[in-house]
Amino acid sequence: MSGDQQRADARRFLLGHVGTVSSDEAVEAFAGALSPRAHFPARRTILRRGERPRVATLLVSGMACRHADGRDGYRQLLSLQLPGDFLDLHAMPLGRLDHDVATLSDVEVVTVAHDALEALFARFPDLERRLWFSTLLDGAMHREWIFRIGRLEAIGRIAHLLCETDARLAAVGLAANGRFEFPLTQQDVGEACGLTSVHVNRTVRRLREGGLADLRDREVRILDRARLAALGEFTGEYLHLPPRAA
Amino acid sequence: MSGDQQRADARRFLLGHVGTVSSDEAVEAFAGALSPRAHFPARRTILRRGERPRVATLLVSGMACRHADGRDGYRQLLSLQLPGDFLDLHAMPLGRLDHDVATLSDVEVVTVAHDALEALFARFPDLERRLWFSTLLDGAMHREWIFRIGRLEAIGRIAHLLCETDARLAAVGLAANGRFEFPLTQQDVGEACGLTSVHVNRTVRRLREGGLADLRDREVRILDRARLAALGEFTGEYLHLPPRAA
DNA sequence: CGCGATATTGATATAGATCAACTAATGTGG
DNA sequence: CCACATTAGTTGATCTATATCAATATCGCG
Repeated sequence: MSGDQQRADARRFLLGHVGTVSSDEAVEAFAGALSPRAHFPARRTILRRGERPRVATLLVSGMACRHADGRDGYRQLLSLQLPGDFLDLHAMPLGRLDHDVATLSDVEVVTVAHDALEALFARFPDLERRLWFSTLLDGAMHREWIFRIGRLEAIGRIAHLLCETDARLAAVGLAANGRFEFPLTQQDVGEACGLTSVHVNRTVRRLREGGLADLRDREVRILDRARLAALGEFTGEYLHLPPRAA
Repeated sequence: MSGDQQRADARRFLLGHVGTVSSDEAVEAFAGALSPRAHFPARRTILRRGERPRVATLLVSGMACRHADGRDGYRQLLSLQLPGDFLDLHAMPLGRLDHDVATLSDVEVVTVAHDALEALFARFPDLERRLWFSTLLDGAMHREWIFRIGRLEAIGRIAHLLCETDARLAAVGLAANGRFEFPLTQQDVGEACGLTSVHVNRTVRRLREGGLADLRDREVRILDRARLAALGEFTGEYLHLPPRAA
C-alpha cells in the first residue's frame, strides 16, 4: 500500500520534471527514503524563514507558495509550488531558508531526510545532478517572474502567470485542454503579480471579456492560448519541459 | 605567471562566496582547469539565449548582467554579475541558456570546460555541492529581486539594489566604506528595477538630497547605510555572507 | 440566520510613464 | 583643433495605469 504510494510519489518527482527515466533501482531507493504522506490544511505557513530544515519536503498534491513579507505586512509571492515540486530543497545546500512557505489549498507532502539524500547521492551520483537541476528550474522561473513583474503591465502579468501554471500543471497531468484547478484568490494573484486585488479583479474581467481566459470559482479555463501567451510574452522554453502533448 | 593568476582566480571564486576553505589540492586542481583570462569590452552581449555552452564562464573583473528582452525591445535585467560570479553555470545542468548575458563594463573572464568540471567532481565531491550552492545564491537573489520589484516603490527599489551591490562587492573586497565603482547608467538601473530612466534620475536625486546615497560618475557612495537599508527593506541574510567586517 | 471571506463596483488620488527639450561630456574624423 | 555626432543626464509638462478608499454583493459555513 504505502510502498506503492511512495513509489508513485517518487516517480512523479523523478519523471515529472526531467523526462529521462531513472533506473528502477534508483526510483526504488528514492521511494524507500520517503516518509509517509502528511497533510496540511489550506492557508497555513508550513516552513518559516530562518529555519534549518533537516529534511526536504516534496509536494504531492495541492498548491503552495513561497513568499516574502514586506514591512507593511503585505506579502510577495515568490513562486507557486505544484505537485512534484520540492518546497525547500535549496535549503539543503544553502543551510537556511530565506523565505516562508505557505499552503494555498489543502496539500499532501512527503519528506526525505537530507542524510538519506546524501546516502542516495553516493549510490546514484546522477540523482544529485537531478536535484540540482530541479532547483535550477526554480531559478529559471524566478527569472521569468522578474521579467513579468518588471516589464509587463497588469493584464500581461496575469496572462503570463496563467500560461506558466497551465504548462506546469499539464506536465504533471493536472491540466487538460487549458483547464485546471487554481486555488488562488484574486488577492493571491495580486501578491504574485505585484498588483492589488481590486486591479486583479478588473483585469481578470478583461481577460474573460476578451475571450482569453476565464478565472473563477478556483478554476481556470484558457480560452485562447495563443493570444494569452502573446499578451504575457510567454514561451515555455525556460521550463525545460518535453513538448506539449495537446 | 599565468599559473599564479589562475590560482588567484580560483581562490576568488572558491573562497569569495562560501567562507569555508577548500583543500589546497582542490584549489590547485580547479585552478589548473581554468582557461587564460579573456577580455570583453563594455556593453557587449557575450552569451545568448538558446546557446548550449560547453564551458562555464567565471567573471574575474568588471560587471555583467543577465537580461531578458521584451517584445517592445525593452530589456529587464535579471541579475548583476560581479567578480567571482559564474555567468552561466546553471547552463551546465540545464543544458540551454534561457537568457542573454551582457557586459556592463570592460570585463575579464576565465572559463572551465564542463568536462573538466565533471572530472573535478569525481575527484572532489564537495566541489559539486559548492557549485550547486553558488547557483542557489543566484536563486536567492532572484527571489529578492522579485520582492524588490513587486513590493517596493521606486526609491526603495534603488535603495535595495545599492545595498545588495554594496554587500556583495564588500564580500569580494571591491567596496570599502560604502564606496564602489558602479558602471550602470541610469537607464540600466531602470532596467534592473522596472523603472524608466527619467524616474531613476529623479529618484537618485532624492537619495542624494536625502543624504542616503550618492550615485554619480559611475560610482556609488552610501551615505547612511542604516536608513538606506530600511528604505529598501534590505537585510543581507539571503546572501549567506560572513558578517560584514566594517 | 448571520458572520467572515471573497468578489465586485464606483469615485478619486498618485506614482511613475511618456513626450519633448536642452545640457554636458566624450569622441571622431577632416 | 574645430565641427559635429553620440551618449548620458537633467528638467518640465502632461498623461495614465494602477492604487486607494469605500460601499455593496455573494456565498459557503457554523
